[in-house]
Amino acid sequence: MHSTEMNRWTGMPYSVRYFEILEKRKTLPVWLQKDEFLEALMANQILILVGETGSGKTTQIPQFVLEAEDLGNPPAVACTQPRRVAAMSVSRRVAEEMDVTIGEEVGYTIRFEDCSSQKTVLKYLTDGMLLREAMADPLLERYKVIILDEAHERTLATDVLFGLLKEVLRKRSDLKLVVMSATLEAEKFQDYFNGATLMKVPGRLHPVEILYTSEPEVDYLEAAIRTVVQIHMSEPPGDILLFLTGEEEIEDACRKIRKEINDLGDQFGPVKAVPLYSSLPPAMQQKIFEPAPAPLRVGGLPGRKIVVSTNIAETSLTIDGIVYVIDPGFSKQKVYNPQVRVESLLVTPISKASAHQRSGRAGRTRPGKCFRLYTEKSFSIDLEPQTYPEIQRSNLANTVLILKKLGIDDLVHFDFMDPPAPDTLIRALEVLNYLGALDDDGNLTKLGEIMSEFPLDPQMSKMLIVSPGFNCSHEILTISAMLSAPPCFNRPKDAQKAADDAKARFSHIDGDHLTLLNVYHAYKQNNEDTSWCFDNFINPRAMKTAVNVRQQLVRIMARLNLKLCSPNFNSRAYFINIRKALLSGYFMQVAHLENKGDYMTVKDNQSVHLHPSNCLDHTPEWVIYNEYVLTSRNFIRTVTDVRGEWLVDIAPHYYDLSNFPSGEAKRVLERLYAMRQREKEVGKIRNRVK
DNA sequence: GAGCACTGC
Repeated sequence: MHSTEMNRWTGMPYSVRYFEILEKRKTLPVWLQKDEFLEALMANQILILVGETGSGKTTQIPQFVLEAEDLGNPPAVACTQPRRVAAMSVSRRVAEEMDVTIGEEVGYTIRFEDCSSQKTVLKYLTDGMLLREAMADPLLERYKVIILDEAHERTLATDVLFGLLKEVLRKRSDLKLVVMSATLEAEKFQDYFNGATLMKVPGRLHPVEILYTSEPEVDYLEAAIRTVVQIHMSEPPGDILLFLTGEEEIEDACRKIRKEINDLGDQFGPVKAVPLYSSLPPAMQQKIFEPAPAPLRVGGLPGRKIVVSTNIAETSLTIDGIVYVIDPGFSKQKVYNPQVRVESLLVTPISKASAHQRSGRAGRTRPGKCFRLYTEKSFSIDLEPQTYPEIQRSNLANTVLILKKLGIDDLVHFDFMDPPAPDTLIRALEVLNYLGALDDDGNLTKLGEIMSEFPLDPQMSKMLIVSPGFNCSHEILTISAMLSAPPCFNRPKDAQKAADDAKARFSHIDGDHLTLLNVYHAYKQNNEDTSWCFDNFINPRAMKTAVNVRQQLVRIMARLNLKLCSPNFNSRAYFINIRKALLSGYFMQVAHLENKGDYMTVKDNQSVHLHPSNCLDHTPEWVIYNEYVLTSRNFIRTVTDVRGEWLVDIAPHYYDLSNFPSGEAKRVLERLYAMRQREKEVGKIRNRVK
């Protein structure tokens, strides 16, 4: 028996700090419903809990679950988060609240860090990580209660977990599921989970007044800047958050805001316009937390901070002190076109749910205002209620591989909350079949099973797995890591020439993949030195990521007994082997140089251009490409020279001419096949003569 | 001769 003053988890007396935090915890809205929650948890296998920001659900509900008595011993509770930082910071907070050491009773697991142990009874982890765990342990037997938090965000991993857990719950009556979400789709969740019990928790936000424009705006950027200036001139003190769509637009807007407010003269307070987007260096991102500037003179008007941000401020980052939100109603969103197998980013109107989330950012510290730069009518008629879930906007090759590995054979009848387009599923199955991950009946092959172990796209896993056969797994590991990291070349607007010159020093004439290999080697040779990075216009964050990813991939290769090897650097075949290995994974991403001088993607027959960032000094007849980007033109980016003969040698099943659209590429391939045929015949005759 | 919303394994 523990006394009430003893910590149940450590057997130690509680610290003073514990009681201090406890008093604060008790003021959170969710505490009023603690008993109600525990009763509902006892009585149901599935529980939906909806609550707005500030209810305290993410930190408190998992602790309430630990108090439930029928959890078994030791109780094992998992709580998912869509983002790593959230998993980390929330678990740290909860460990403090429970008066235990992080990594012991309370821990977290994210891609590059497992901070948990045998003792861990409550673990926060990313949704993608729980999905990985499910691949090794399909019934998730180590857990008694699983909490899916931020379910309304509908990440790919959360959507897959929905369907998976629904099946697991049928097989495991001892497992419980709590789905936590913002309010808007509560009934939809309830229906999906067979009418599960729904509990609502109030949030704790200050009221936000919503203002619409009376007429539609023609130019949202101009309107946004005008609104910033108006707020600054006529509204009481308080910081401004403006949502725009991307880096360039944001930097441009910051310059214009600074200029316009400067032009107003000094009868208004000073402003600090700060950009915010994910590729911004962390030191620059920190600026959003700096206070607004001080008045220009004693007794003068107070200054104002104006944060101009992408959607990152909608979910991932919260900034206190924001009183005014300006929402032009757009964001960049990923869309997938299964016909040409291309994911691209498009500036798209946001959803009502997203508009609601944005306006909420104005009411975190005190009552605020949200200026929507569209009409009220447009809000109610034009905006979709919800953003389409990611599963309906993505290439699903990797997801289908995971589902197959999880033992889900019949994808068409898998219980998706929102099923992906049939075309997308068919495309994914086709790609996996061409790669040899699925047989012709759609069953996972041994190769497919190995591929599923890698946290990579199937094309990349395939090239890694076959790379020992080309004696170059070290090099393919490096290239895979570099392709998985953010772009490594910096090209600041004020130093473009210098940046291009620096990049040219890494160039390999056979292509960008080999250039990436050169950069990585140079980075290692210079001891991963950050100042070397700056001197060479290399992004040090990208390089650190690449090193991390590479280490993880090396561990997986070793675990799977895949050989780590390098060809002799001085051999003529060194780069040829690497290029052949690349092609073994990416034979579906090849373009052919046409007589007109432009490129045509093989089989899909899309007219494309080499992206100007490429490092080739010639236009090869055949190239493999890593990315297809739709911007001002159709570009293929990160390209490497390959030989036509390799196509027919390495991927004859894909370059099957009986099933090939006619055109220049087909005529060239016909000649290559004929050549190979003649070689075979000559070989036979020689053998006979012998 | 150009531009990368945001995550995640």
